[in-house]
Amino acid sequence: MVSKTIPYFNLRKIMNSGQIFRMYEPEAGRFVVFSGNKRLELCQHFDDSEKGHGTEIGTVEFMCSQKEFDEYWENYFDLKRNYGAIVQTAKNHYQKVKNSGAEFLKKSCEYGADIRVLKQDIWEMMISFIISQQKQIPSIRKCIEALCERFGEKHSSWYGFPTPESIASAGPDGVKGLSLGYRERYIYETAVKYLTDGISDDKLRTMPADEVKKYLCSFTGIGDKVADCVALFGVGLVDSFPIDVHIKDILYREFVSDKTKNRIEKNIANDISHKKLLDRLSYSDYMQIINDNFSAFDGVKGIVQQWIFAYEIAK
DNA sequence: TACCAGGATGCTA
DNA sequence: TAGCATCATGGT
Repeated sequence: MVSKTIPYFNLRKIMNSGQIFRMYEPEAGRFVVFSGNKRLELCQHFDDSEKGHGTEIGTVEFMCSQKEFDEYWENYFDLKRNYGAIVQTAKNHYQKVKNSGAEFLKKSCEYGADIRVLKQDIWEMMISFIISQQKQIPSIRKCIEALCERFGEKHSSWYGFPTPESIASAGPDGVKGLSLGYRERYIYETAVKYLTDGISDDKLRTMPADEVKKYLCSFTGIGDKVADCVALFGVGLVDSFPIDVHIKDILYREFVSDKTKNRIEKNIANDISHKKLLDRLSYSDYMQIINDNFSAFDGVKGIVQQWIFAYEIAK
């Protein structure tokens, strides 16, 4: 067992932040995390009086050897990064900038500053976020567990994440019956291409960010959003900023001025639903809003993205 | 019943 | 290159 005192680290918020689908809290304060073919138990207990302020420091117990901690889990939980410095950047930012977006950012930081952005298995992120498209998070978890039960290596009481070999060798019909819908083809073809390319995680982690994203988008079933999730939660490219329906809603609602909103809404039919209005804006429109409002966080914008995403789905 | 979900693809103009 | 229909499935 490895016991650590870690600032900016809250397992329950990490579990509920939408970046990991195979993490559970079987009893209060005891967590189980799965990654690839690994499983880890952790314990973390907080004094509720401090709940939600993001800076409380508690003791975390990792139920693994020092060697396993050093070689995998420390990096997995991004424990070497100074999150306090990012929080300080945020504080400086919203003291200087006074608008709706800065106010939202302040609340997001207060909620999410103790969420670490995990560095998970890249292949697992590719398949998990291919499955995630047009699904709600509980449904995503179910599909992934079903996939693990069918193709993953069986351990005493749990299953590892399927290898690309196990999915590819089962053929194009091997993934049927798991409620994956039209994603079945994406998953099978991604497994085949992943094996054919034979590209290692280590190589992906040394490639420039734009090349990584371009490569990820060359898989059938991976577009801008999924590629950004894989880059952020798997490759460790923490400047990536996935734009999903929640982020679109936040960016438009909190970071676009009323004047610009009026101009946009005047140019679009006024009987259109809010969701369709958000879809009328292009990917580069949203990138522009991000560049205009998050430049203070250049290099770590993805961590701030997690704050606002987690805050939005939790509030 | 109609609409939505941590979207991507393929066709059309 | 932009706009649009379509793609399964489960949940509300």
